[in-house]
Amino acid sequence: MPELPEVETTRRGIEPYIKNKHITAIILRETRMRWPVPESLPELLKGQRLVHIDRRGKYLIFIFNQGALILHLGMSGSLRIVKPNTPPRKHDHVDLVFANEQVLRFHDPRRFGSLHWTEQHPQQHPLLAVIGIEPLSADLSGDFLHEKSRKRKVAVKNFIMNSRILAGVGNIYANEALFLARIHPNKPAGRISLNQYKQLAKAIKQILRAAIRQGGTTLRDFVREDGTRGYFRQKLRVYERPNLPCRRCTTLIKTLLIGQRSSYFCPLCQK
DNA sequence: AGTGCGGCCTGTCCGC
DNA sequence: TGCGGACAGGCCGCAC
Repeated sequence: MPELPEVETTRRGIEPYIKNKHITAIILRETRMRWPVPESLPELLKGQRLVHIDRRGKYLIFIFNQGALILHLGMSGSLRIVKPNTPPRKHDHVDLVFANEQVLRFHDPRRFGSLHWTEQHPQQHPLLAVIGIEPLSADLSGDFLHEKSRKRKVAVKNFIMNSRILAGVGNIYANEALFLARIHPNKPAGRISLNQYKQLAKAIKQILRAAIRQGGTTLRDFVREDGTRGYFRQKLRVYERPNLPCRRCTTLIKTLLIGQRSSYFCPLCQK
């Protein structure tokens, strides 16, 4: 579900409540996630202090004084801050209880999310070690995309959604960035010019920053730490707007299945 | 090496 | 009103 802007919104939202606080208890209600949640989590985390929260792509990394908790929200996950004794709802799988009476609650109906504990440097964790560059860092440039895409035949949309190349861009923002850069989503990645990739790199940064400013996009499940929704949905230019007029030229937005994912584009603006 | 697909889950919506 | 099927924001692991 959540892409980089929703994960970053979550990180910013929850951190002030729990930074520098100590864990007093962990409640595991459901450990069957994408990977099993370690049953030893309560013993491992008890008494530890949360130093801060990092993000890498769509992963949140909770840095504790003696290790790190790595969390992925999957397709339908969300994190909220609740008061102790708030009755759990369906699919509230894990609670992290902090000494200041704040509870971080992990909710995930589809259970595609995951929780991992590591005592190594978190970036060495097998799931993090293989992921690509951060889109909002200086690493993302037209030159980078151009170089990495040479001889690649995959659709450019799949290419920018490949988390081993670029971390954090999912279906919504891939569609939106390609619209901004005026590139057809199905165009083979290897046949796009350096100039177009410069536009695309710019568009990706622009769309992600704009979405973060609006608190992310809520389509169905996503909620912020206080249970409110993200407001970027109103700003979407092509995503989930099939047969509606392009905001630039009024041509009707088309859909196409690319790599099993719905894709939306303007057939006139995007070449 | 790059590519394309199956599978993991629940919830919702649509057509019959 | 019920039921089957398609679809949904992700991504690993596998076969080719």
